[in-house]
Amino acid sequence: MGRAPCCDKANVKKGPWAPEEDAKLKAYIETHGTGGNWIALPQKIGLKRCGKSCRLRWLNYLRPNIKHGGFTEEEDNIICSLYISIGSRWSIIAAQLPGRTDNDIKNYWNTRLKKKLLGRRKQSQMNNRFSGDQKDQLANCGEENTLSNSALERLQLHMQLQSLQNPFSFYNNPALWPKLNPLQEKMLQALQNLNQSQNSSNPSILPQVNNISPNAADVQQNVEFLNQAAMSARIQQELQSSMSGNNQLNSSSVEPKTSSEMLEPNNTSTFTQAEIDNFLNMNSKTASSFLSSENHHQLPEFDSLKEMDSARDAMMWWSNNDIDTNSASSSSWDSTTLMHHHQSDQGIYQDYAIGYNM
DNA sequence: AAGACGGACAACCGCCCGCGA
DNA sequence: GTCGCGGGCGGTTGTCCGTCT
Repeated sequence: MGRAPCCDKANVKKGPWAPEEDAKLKAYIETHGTGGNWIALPQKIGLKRCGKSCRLRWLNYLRPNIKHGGFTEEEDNIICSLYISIGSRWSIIAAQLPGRTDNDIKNYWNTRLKKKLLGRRKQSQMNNRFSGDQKDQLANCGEENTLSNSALERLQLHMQLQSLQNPFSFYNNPALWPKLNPLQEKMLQALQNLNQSQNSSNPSILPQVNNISPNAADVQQNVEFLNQAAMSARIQQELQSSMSGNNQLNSSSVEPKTSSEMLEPNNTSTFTQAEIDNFLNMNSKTASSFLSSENHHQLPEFDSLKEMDSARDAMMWWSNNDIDTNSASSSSWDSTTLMHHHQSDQGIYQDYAIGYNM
């Protein structure tokens, strides 16, 4: 059974909005508001438009204080950083850029920013890796490389950007921070302490956690959330270690059993696929649980924590597109596979580091 | 000069989710 | 518990316009 359409498709106008339509919509919303019902709105004001179309027009174009075009370098960097962290969550990214709409940012990313990054990488790659003859040969490679190059390009972009900033880089870069209230500051502090504790001999995170919320029920929730954040960081660390080629990780799978084991710096274990799946599933639940908890109304600008979801997307993409099918039969998702891939592509990643300074 | 092409942006589509009946 | 509805979102398509051949 298909879903009923939101409006009578035959009787609604589509395509570009006329100035009169804009004027009608704007005038009505400015005086009456949306009335909480976009679907009914066009009938009220005599517009032959779908309610959703009206909503989009208002949000993306007519709303006051909307900026179009003219993205600054700072905005570019914020978009890139957030894209790294949370992927294509355009509405969340837009929330960090006052006056920008998700649609605008999405278009800007797809048409310019992405090309800007990839273009620089390609240029740099060509200059650094190949002689003139080799360049000619590459240029003549033609169609058969198109698909793999496209997939590789996505991987390169994703991994290079991730290698520049770990999942918590947003919190480590004050220039990118939204204004925070005291509770949010505490949360950030806890996350930073958490990262530090990974690299020190003291794995305990409870004192910081207790600072976050005095509520006992919330503490437990915070502990779970932060432990998962810690594991996220460790996974990231392993990815980065393997990218750097300096990792000493062994390929045997030693599962961290407790939060403190997960945080133990000497634990050089790798993660099984099942473990990662489980972790990523937990992330979604715990992050959203955390965000929907009592804390959430106090953390209106902390939506970026939903980014924990993106780790799953990234992993799914990895497992689907990058980890080759030869290793797919293995239940162990160890870093030696990554090592193999990254060693062969390391030059490309270095190129990215050069090209990313925007 | 005119058609082809590509980039930029606006708008649409369809899915998902939350909420209320 | 389920169903239907509206809102929100991300991906895709359509349209316009400038540039190239």
